[in-house]
Amino acid sequence: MSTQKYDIRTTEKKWRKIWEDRSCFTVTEDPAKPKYYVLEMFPYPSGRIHVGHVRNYTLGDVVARYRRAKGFNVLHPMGWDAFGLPAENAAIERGEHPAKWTYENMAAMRAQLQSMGLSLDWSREIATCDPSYYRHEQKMFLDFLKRGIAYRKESVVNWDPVDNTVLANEQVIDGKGWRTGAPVERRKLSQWFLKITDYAEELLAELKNLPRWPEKVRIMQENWIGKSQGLQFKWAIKDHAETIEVFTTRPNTLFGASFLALAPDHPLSKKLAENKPGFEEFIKKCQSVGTSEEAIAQAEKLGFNTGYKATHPLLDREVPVYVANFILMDYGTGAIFGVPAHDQRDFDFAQKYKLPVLEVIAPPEGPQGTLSEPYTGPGTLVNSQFLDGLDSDAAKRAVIERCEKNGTGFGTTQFRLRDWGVSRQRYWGCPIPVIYCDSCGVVPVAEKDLPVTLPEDVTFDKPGNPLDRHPTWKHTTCPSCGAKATRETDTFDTFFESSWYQFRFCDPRNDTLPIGQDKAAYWMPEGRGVEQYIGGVEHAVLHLLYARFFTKAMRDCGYLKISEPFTGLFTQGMVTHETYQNEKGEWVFPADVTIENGAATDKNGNTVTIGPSIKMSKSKRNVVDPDDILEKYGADAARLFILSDSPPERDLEWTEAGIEGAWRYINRLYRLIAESRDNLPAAGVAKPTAFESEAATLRALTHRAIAGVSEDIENFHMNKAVARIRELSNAISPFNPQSISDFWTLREALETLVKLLNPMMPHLAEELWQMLGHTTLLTDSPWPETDTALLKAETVTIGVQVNGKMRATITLPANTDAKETENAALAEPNIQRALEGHTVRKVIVVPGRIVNVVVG
RNA sequence: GGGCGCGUGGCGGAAUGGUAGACGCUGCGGACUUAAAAUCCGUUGGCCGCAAGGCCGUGAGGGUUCAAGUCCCUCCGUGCCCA
Repeated sequence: MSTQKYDIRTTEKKWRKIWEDRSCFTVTEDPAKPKYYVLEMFPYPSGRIHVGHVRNYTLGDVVARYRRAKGFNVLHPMGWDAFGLPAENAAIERGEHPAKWTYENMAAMRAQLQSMGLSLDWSREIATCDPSYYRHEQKMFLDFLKRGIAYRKESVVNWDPVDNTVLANEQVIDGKGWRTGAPVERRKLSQWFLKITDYAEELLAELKNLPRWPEKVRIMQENWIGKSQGLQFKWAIKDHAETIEVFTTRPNTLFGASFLALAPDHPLSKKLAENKPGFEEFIKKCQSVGTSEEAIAQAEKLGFNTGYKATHPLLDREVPVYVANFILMDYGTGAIFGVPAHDQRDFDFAQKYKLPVLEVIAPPEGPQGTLSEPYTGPGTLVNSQFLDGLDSDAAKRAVIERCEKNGTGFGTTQFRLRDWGVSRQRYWGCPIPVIYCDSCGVVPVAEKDLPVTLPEDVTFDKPGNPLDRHPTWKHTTCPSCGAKATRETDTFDTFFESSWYQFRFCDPRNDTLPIGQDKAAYWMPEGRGVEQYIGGVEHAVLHLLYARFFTKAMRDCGYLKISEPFTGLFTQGMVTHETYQNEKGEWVFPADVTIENGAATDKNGNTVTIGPSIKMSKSKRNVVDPDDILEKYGADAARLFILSDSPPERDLEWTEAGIEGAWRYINRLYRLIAESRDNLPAAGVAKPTAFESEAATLRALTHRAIAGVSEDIENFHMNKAVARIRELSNAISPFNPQSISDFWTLREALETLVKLLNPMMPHLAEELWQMLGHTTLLTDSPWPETDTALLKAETVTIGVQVNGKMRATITLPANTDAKETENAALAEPNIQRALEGHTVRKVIVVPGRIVNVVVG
């Protein structure tokens, strides 16, 4: 009998080598098998994987290995989201070239990922910073240009004056650049945009076709797209020839209007206010605020009175025209009418500039007269002439109808979604393939000249874009007239690369196309994209919306037949850890903390206070290094712990005790197999015809485990799957085989256990499989079949209640009918006693479930 | 402020409206050991009881139901997203 200890390091390494040598996870199109595409969000090559990655890739690997065992042809690839700012920061800080830094990081992280034992097809590895990757997106961009999906326009952007770059709205936090902390400025810049707004309707409508997406992600996208019905209508300006085009989603509040407000960069703003004193100063002030809705909402509401008055045929009075900092040129028409009584911003504005607050919507409890705060809910119209008495919705329709009749406006649809600005003033990104010619204007780079590659000889000693100040790179000739011309020196937003990588994995070495038609037909047939995409919820809006849009744009350019890239989506929770602070208030790494009897000390023996478990972050130092974990406990223990405690969609609290527990269980499993394998019948011996009762019980449990674990994995209830596996092993341990059929039963249970373990702990499972006498790889073995006849229990124990209170349990044959169940329940001694002195009014019997005796 | 979600033992968490607390962590008791570690066995929601058993218990309050952690309403706390 073998009692040697499980040698994690040697064993895990051994099996990884065998899988690699036999190319177990290399996959090609196989029409004979159904395809299954499992994809985890690819990492940015920062240099080290973190526990969040470990969780993400473990979840994906469970799905991939499970589906593989179930007979699917599984595509499970990995690559690198390799362009981005950190590489340039490293270049600035350490003088290392972004490419060198990135490729070194990729090598380090590849080794880390490989030590996790993931069933990845590494032959399909891609790096988005490689010209063989980004050449295709340059070509696609040219296609987008032709189709009008890409265009250039001047727009106001968030400008980070320290990084010298444009920031996306989400990169602006509290009006400051997310990295530099510098106050963001508004600047006007010529930028490249993708017309995602052309797809707004489709992006919204197709959310309904994504039932395997989390509801909350669909809602977030719906809110982000922000479809609203409204009225666009003209206001006349008194003593001025032009009209002001105004959009509103609440035309019903028209009679509450007390001012008109224009965006600072509205063309009319300048015309109406240009020579007025203080206007220039006001515009400057506006530019010091970012462009996000949040920044604008938080900023103080500022207005500039143009002195003009505006009128509308339906309104019997004039209202002043302001220029206001909270109006966006990009949304609607860049002009609004303000209704202080029913909108918070308008109310704040009116308070500040002493404008009237006119109530036009009465809440259910009736008109308020004077308002101390705006009422934004629905209600009944008052003080509104022909609208009086109508409800909010009816009034909306009535105003739109009137304006359409008198020719001043029309009902229209607006989206909150804005076009996607893709220009970044950065070196480490994909060059935008266009050329500027003095005589021809903007000219696309000729397709034969693609890819436009980045120059390697760049310096980062000065702020700004190295491409822009490179001595030769940007100088070229115009493809159209041959004259001297300059290249675009902006590069793409890195969301560009991650918007189509899911397709590239299907055909990663194709030189002529992003994805060949044949590969697309197999891996991405119409209506079936990535079966299971897994990643953090932080990408719920941007990445996932861009990828959906890109898919549709690629479809329209003839690259694909598919409309939605991700058929199934799962968003995992964060990984948290306790926080530790020393007496000076400095954060201490968990690795440097020792906890004994609830008291924590650092490595110098100083007392440390234990704080709440929060998301792991470098700044709080509450991080654990996956390398340390893998080295100490092995990949399987890390994987098991990650899967066992918390449901995957919730936050996972990383604890030393948890990983220790996982490690102990692995050793227990190893011992269980090592100690019970000696007298087993050979693998594959025919099933006996009869079983003793204890064996029958174990068999029932074994087959319930197969059914349960399968169902749990398919529903992402990995923690429940682990619990079921533990139940099975807990039942095997005390089983004491006596007969040949008992030993057969034991083998069946052990083999099933090992097969169920496989997706979660593949190294251990493979080792145990071999110990059970197999010479084939478990990795190539099919998932066990459930004998459904064994799922039905022979007896059931059900509860018996009296007036809804549990009083006893009775055990009966499984198919006992209602009458017999009732008789047995009423005969039970505890029930008899509980019924003493009471009259039975009614007996509720749900056979196999419950009996409830109702007494008076 | 709006939208979505969550609230169950000391802790992570189970529970098609039908035996609340599966599975695990921790704790406690025991075995093995010269001792410790490891391992194994038992126990572990609270209160009362020698026991049989009883009472209480899923954030708070109300409701629907024979039956509510689960469904409905109000409130409190908390998290995420949008503002």
